Amino acid sequence: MARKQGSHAGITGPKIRDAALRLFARHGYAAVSMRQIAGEVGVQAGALYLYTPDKQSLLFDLMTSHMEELLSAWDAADSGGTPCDRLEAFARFHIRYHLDRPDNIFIAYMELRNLEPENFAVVEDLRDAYESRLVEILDAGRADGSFDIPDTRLAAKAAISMLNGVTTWYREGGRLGRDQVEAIYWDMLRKSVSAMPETEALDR
Amino acid sequence: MARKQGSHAGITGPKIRDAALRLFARHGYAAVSMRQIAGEVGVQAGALYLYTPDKQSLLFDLMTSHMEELLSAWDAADSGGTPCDRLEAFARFHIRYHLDRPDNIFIAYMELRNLEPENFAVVEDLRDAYESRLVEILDAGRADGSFDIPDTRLAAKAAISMLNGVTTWYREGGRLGRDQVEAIYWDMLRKSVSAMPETEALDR
DNA sequence: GTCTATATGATGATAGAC
DNA sequence: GTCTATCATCATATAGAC
Repeated sequence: MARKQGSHAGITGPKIRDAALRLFARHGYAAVSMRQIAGEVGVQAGALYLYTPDKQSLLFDLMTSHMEELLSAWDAADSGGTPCDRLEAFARFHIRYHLDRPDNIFIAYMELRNLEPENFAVVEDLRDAYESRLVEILDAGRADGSFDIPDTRLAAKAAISMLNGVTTWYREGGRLGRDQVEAIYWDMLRKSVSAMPETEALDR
Repeated sequence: MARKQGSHAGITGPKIRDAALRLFARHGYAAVSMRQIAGEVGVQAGALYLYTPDKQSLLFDLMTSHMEELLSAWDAADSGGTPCDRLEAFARFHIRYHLDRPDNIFIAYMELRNLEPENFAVVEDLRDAYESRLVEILDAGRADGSFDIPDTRLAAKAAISMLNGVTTWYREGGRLGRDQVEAIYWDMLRKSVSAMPETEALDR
């Protein structure tokens, strides 16, 4: 019965993470002070150290939990089928997931250099794991002849770069809706890995 | 005859720019101090202010001069021909240019948020101008039927994102050489914008 | 669990000697 | 043209009151 202490017990930690995520994404890790984060949460700077040992751990935790959630979300979303089906699912999943979490991807791709070496290695491994999910799909498609890809590792990097780009310009309520953007990116990706003839006929 | 002063007159300025470029790219604008830049050049921190009014101007100058050089280099490289020829030239130019200047592109794409609003607007315009060069090529190709692109503005963004990605992983002396990388990216880009049939025959 | 107060050092930028 | 010295401010992180 007696719930311990108050209705807001245990929410300061998440609030700190949310504020740090937003501020790091907006201004960059190095440009954000612990005082700013504390100010957003509504506590004093010193109070942050009850929830995180230091600023670096805050960044590291944000990045690893993002990558772990991304990986398990994709593993849950990957429903199998042909390589082409799975590639479509991957592309649409990736775009949707990141458009819903623009701050996360901003940090995950721009704050790598602010991680201390040991932390960087951990995050790098998680990033490789995600990329490998895509490589595996591309390998399967190359094996069964649906894809024509000289180097699946490179193609995976290129595809992820292209899909990530959407978060740098997409704005809710803009010229194109989410579904349209998703469909157009998927169409470009589909064609880019597909077997198709040279376009010599068009070179006048 | 009398050359004014010494053999190193006038080179401190460029040395400061070089050091700032390298350090900003490696650690980020906010994480780099004026003392670090001065240390790299071999002068004291105070001496930097003979060459730049402040740190922000240093970043702004690096970004604008990079974008202006990029634009004029492309305009000189664009030798015309069919839209497909020009797109190939663009892709290969973009990759080569940026692999030669990894620090520049790092700054140009990651330090936008550290620009003050007025400076940001200027750099944004230069970036738009570059993107528009590509849009124009895509429009021409769509008009003559060589490309099948639902939205050329979006396709240009996607293409540039994809091509930019190369700078995040390419290392000299790695598994793939520059020419191979260039060729593979161009092939993916070529296919992604080309008219090609649905791959229904391959599903299942 | 949050506060105030503080230790300790780095920061961007300036002034003035040489 | 570069130096030393300095200003005022900010940083991360800690100690101890309540």
